[in-house]
Amino acid sequence: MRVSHCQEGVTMNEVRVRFAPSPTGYLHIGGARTAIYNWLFARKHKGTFILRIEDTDTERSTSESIQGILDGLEWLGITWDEGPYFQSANVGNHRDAASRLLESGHAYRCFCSKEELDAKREMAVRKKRPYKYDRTCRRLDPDESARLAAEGRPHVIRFAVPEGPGSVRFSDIVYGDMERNLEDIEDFVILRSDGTPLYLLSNAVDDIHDGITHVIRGQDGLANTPRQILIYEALGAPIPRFAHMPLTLDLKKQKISKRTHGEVVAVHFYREHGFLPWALVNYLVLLGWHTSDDREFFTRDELIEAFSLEGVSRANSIFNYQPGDKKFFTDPKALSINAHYIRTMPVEELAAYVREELEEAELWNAEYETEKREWFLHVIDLIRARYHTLKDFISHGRAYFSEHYAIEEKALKKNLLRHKELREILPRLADCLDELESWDLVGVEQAVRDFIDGQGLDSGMVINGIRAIVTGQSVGPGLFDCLVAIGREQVVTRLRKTPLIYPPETSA
RNA sequence: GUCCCCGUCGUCUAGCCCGGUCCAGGACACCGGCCUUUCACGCCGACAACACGGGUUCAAAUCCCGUCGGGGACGCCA
Repeated sequence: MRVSHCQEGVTMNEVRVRFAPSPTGYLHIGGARTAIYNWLFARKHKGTFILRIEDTDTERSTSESIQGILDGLEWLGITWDEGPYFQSANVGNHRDAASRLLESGHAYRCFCSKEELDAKREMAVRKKRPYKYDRTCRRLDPDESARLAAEGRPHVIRFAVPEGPGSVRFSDIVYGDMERNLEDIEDFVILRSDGTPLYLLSNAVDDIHDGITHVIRGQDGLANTPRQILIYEALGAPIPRFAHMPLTLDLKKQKISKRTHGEVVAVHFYREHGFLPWALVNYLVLLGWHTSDDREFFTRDELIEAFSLEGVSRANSIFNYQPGDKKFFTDPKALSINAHYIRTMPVEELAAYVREELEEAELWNAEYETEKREWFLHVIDLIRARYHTLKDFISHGRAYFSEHYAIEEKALKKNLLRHKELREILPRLADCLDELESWDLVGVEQAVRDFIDGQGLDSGMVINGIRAIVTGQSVGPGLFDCLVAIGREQVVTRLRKTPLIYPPETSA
């Protein structure tokens, strides 16, 4: 529950923020949201957004992942001003920092073996006592410590957490005043025995190096913050402001991950399923953040203007995705936002996305950019209202762009097969339309209605039958609009082929 | 287990700091209606929540305490 807000405290001249993913997989929606928040904060305060790849976990980091993250951000339109920097390039800095801490007495060598520590930890767990390193090596005489090191005895470097009472305090922009007792913090390792730095150290050193003023990251970093503040202090560096973002969980309140959720949590999945990048950004930004005026749709500039870290919720939010849902392949809200943009954005803009889909499906016609441009825009505008994703243009909307379209099962059964007489009627209507003087809305509608009335036919049956055979769908825009858009030649041809869809044995 | 965080409709959330205007508002989803010889859009309407228990108060979603529930952090991972 929100009790108090604190000031964002933007007092430094320049805001510098960063998104620092570790490249151990594709960009997922949780990471993307963190990136978006950082990006918005930077843009809002005319600051600098830095991309830093934390690739020091060489076991798991891959170049495919790095590329995937870059592609994902680019697709979303999240542009960075500096980087990508690579943490692995700064290992020297991290070691230097560890040496400085050692020299200044803020850190010490620890010769305890992993086995010894594991045993102590296990013992503590068994006794149900909280485990904390017992500081054995902290009490080692400095000369003795140096001697052992010179001898080549393997050791790690531990940070010497100040002893005695006292606490580390900081004010998180989202979570408010935080305090952690020093006695609850163990002397954590900052450098491995092989001389490589650990995350807590390298992350802080890099942030200092990059001049980060605001650390905006997931809430899982909240518990790390006191230890990192200790590092900043020991290094004599200014402490940045921290803002932790609530996590995104699934319906079972589990943290979302590739392992358990698969592709739906990957940014590229949305790209491949017909999402407009901005719609995804809009959905993601609303997952844990809201304006107080209930606005839900924003242009880029409006979002930047409206965004504030203070509107970020403290409660974890849930990605409302039901595996196996027949109707919604992802969070319904995400789909509705996507549909909203599809039907409301400027047609010219939408056209560029539709073009990509058509190209991919090999349905693109270069004339759609030239002499058929008007027609193309008109068709998109005509059919977009009922579409939820860009893919709908090449599935439900296929008949507008190709002669090779399937007749949807429902349309086939209900609107065609059930009425055998259409087999004879529709080709006759084709002849009638073929002779029409002009091919426009009024003329076509008049011709069809005259045809129906003249033969005393059921208009619903005929109209639905035409729709089914000509568009392959049982639903769609007003029929006459469809016919005019599809064109006389195609309509006539399609109507004449009606008999082909009836099984031969039913022929009279 | 220890430390920390969180808890308003199914979901995202407004309201909470500065108690009354909240028998709790919006959006998505769901259901019904209007529109449409289709479906969608649009419009109208319905359903639906202050985790629980104690206090404080004339009055509590809002303040205090406790309980329960959920999450995170406790590595020579990042």
